[in-house]
Amino acid sequence: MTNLLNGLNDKQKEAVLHFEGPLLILAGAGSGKTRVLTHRVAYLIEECGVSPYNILALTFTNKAANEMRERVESTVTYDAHNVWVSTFHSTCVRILRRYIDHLGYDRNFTIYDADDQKSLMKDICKSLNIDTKKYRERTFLNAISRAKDELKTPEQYAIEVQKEYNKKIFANVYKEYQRRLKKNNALDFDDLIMLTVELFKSNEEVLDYYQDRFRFIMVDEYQDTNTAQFTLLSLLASRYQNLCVVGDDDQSIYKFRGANIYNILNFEKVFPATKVIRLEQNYRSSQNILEAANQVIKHNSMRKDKALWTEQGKGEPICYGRYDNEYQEAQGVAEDIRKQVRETGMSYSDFAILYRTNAQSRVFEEKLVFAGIPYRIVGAINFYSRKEIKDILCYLKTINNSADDIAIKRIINVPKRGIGQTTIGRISDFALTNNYSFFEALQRVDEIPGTSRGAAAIHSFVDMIEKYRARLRDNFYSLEDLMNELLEETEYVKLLEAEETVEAQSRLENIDSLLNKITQYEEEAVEEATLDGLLEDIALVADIDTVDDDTEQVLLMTIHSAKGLEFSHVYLCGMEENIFPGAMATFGDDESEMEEERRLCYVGITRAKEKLTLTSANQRMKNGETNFNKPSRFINEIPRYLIKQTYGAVYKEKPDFNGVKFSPDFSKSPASNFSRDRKNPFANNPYIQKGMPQAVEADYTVGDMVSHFKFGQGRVTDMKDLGNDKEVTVDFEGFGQRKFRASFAKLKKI
DNA sequence: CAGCCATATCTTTTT
DNA sequence: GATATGGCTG
Repeated sequence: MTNLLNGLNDKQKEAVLHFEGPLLILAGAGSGKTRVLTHRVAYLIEECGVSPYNILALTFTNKAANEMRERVESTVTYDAHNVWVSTFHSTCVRILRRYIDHLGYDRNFTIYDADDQKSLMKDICKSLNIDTKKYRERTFLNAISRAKDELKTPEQYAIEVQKEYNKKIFANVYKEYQRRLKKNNALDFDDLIMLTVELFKSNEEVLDYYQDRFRFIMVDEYQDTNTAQFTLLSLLASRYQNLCVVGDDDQSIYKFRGANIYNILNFEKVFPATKVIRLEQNYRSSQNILEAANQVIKHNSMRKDKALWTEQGKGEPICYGRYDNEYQEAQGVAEDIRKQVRETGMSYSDFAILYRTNAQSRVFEEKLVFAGIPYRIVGAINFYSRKEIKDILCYLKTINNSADDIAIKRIINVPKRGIGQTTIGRISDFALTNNYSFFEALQRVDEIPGTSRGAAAIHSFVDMIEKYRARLRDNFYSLEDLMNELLEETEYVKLLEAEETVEAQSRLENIDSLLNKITQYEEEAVEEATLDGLLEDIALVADIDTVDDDTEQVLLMTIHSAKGLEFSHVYLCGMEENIFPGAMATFGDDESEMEEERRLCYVGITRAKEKLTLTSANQRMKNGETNFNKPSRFINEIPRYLIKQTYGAVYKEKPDFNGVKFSPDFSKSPASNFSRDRKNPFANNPYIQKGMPQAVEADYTVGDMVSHFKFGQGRVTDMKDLGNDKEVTVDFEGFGQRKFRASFAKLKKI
C-alpha cells in the first residue's frame, strides 16, 4: 500500500485512492496522469479486491495502450495481464468479432482504411453518376465520418437534411456507401465504434455481459472522445458508474475528427456524482517552457482556467531561429542537433522535430541525410499504405473475405495479367445488375458478353484464390507459408527483382518486413493466429505505434502525432502564419478553429523537457508556390524575456528585405503574408508599385560586372526573358556560373 | 491492353 | 513538388 503512494503528490494520491463512482481527472500536460492511472489500477486490485478481469482501460493509440499495459504489469503483483488495456477501436473489433452477426454482418468482416474508403466512394460516385470534379470523394467521406461520430444512421441523416436541397445528395451517397460496405462485409473505422454502440443498444444480453464484465472503466485522453465513444462509455458504465476519465481540455486537438469537447466540459452534468480532481503540478518541463505554454494557452477564451506549475528551475531559454527559407531552417536544425550531440553527448533519441503538416518533413529528411543524422519520420506514408504492401494485403483480404470487392479489384490485374479497365467495368456492371459480388461475377465470367479476351486469365485467377481459401480453411498451412507461396505463384517478388532499380529494392525490403511481421504475429498470437486476426492487427496500427523509444534516431512527426510523448529537446518548426496557425484557421470565420490551433501549439510546447527551439522561415514553398509568411502569432504570445533569438543567421546577415528594415517585433516582417504564383510572381507583392509595368527591370545587362552578397563579384554572361522576370547567368570568380531570378537575387551593377 | 506524357489540383491534422 | 487523372499511341 505504502509503495503505491510513494512519490505521489496529494492530488495524485487522492485520485489513486478513489474507489467507486465517476471520477474526472483534469490532468495538465506532464502532470503524471499515466502514473496515476496505473497506480489506481493497482490500488483497485490489491487494496479493494477488484478482479483484474473486471477492469477496462481505454486509450487512443496502441503505443499508449502498450505503455500502460507494461506499467500495470510492473506495478500490479498478480494477474495483471487480465486487465483489459486496449484502444477504443481494438476493443470494439474484439466485441464485434464475437457478436456482429446480430447486426447482419459476417464475423470475418474486413476493416477499410482511408484508401479502401476512397476506392469504394469512387465506385459509388460512378454508379450514382456524380461528377467527382464537383464533389470530391473526400467531401462525402468526411461528411459521413462526422455523421457516424454523432451516431447518425443514413436514415437519420436523411431526415435531418431534408430541408437543405444541396445536402440531399449527401444523404443518398451515405445510404449507398453504407449499403455497399455491408454488401462487401466491410466496416470503416467509424463503424467499429458506431456498430458496437448499435449492438449494445439492440441487444440487451450482450450489453449486460459487458456491463458486468467491465465494472471499472478508465479512459485516457478523454478530451479526444467523440459522441459515439462517449455513448459507448455511458452504456458500459451505466450499471456500476465506475467511470474514471483523464483529460485536459487544453489538449483537445481532434475536433476535425469529431472529438466533442463537451464530453469533458459537461462530464459532471451527465454524471452528477462526479468527483473532480485537478493535477496541475508538472513534472516534465523546465519553468521557462511551462511559462511559455501557459502564456500561449491563456489567449484562448473557451477553456477551464488553470495554470501549470513546477518545482523545477528556469532551465534554458527558449530559442528562436528565423531563417530565409525552409532549406536553411532544416539545415539550421540539423546542424544544431549535431552540435548538441557532439558537445553534450546526448543521444539522437533525445530530439524531436515537430511540424504542423506532413509535407514539411521532406526538407528535413533531405538535410538530415546529408548531415548523416539517423532519423525516423512518423506518419506521412504509413508502412501499410505503401503500394507493394497494400497489394499483398489485398490478396490476403481477398482470400479472407470473398465479399470484399474493393480488395479484389485492386489486385485482379496486379501483377499484370491482361485484365484491363474495360473488362473490369463489364464484370462490375454484371455484378451490380445481377446482385452478385464481384468475385461471384468473376466465377461466372463466361456468362458475361465481351469478356472473352480476358476469360482465361480470370479463370486462373479465380482458381488460384479458391485454392488458397480451401487450403487455409483446411488448416493446410501457416500464414507465413501462405504468403510465401502467394509471392511465388504471382511472381510478385520475381518481377520486382527483375526491375533492378533502387526503388524495387526498397519495395522488396518492405515485403521482407511484412513477412517478418506475419511471422511475429503467428509467434505472439495470444489466441489462435488467424488471417482476419492478422489483417485486423495491421488495420488498427498507427505509424506512431511502431516507434521504438530506445533507437538512436531523431523523430520527425506532426504535432498531432507527438501528443502524449516527451523529448528532452523539441524543435517546433515552420512557426509561421498560414502554416501554423494554418490558413484554414486564419481565414475561416470560426474563432474556435484558431483556438484549436493554439491548443495544438500548447501541446507542441509541452512536449519539451529541457529545451525548446522555435524556427520560422521568411519564404517557403507550398503547393508549388512560394509564400512569404509572418512569424507565427504564437511566437509573439510567448513573453519576450523567455526567448533568446539565436541562430537566425539570415536575419543577422540581411537585416533588410527589399530595403525595408525588419521590425524588432517578430510579427512585423515587411515581406509578410502575400503569396505569389508562378505565372505572375508579383501579383500580390506589396513592394511592386501599382501602375508599374510588371516585368522586372534590371539596371545591368550582358557583359556588366555585378556584385552578389554571397558570391561577390562576377560578370553577367546571359539574360533570358521569362515574361514577368528575367533569368540572369553570372560567372563568379571562385564560384563559377550561377543562375538567378532577377527579382530575387539582389545583384548590384558595379 | 499497357505504357507514356500532358494536365489539374492540391494539404491540415488521423484511429 | 507530388500525385491523380485523362488522352494518345504502339
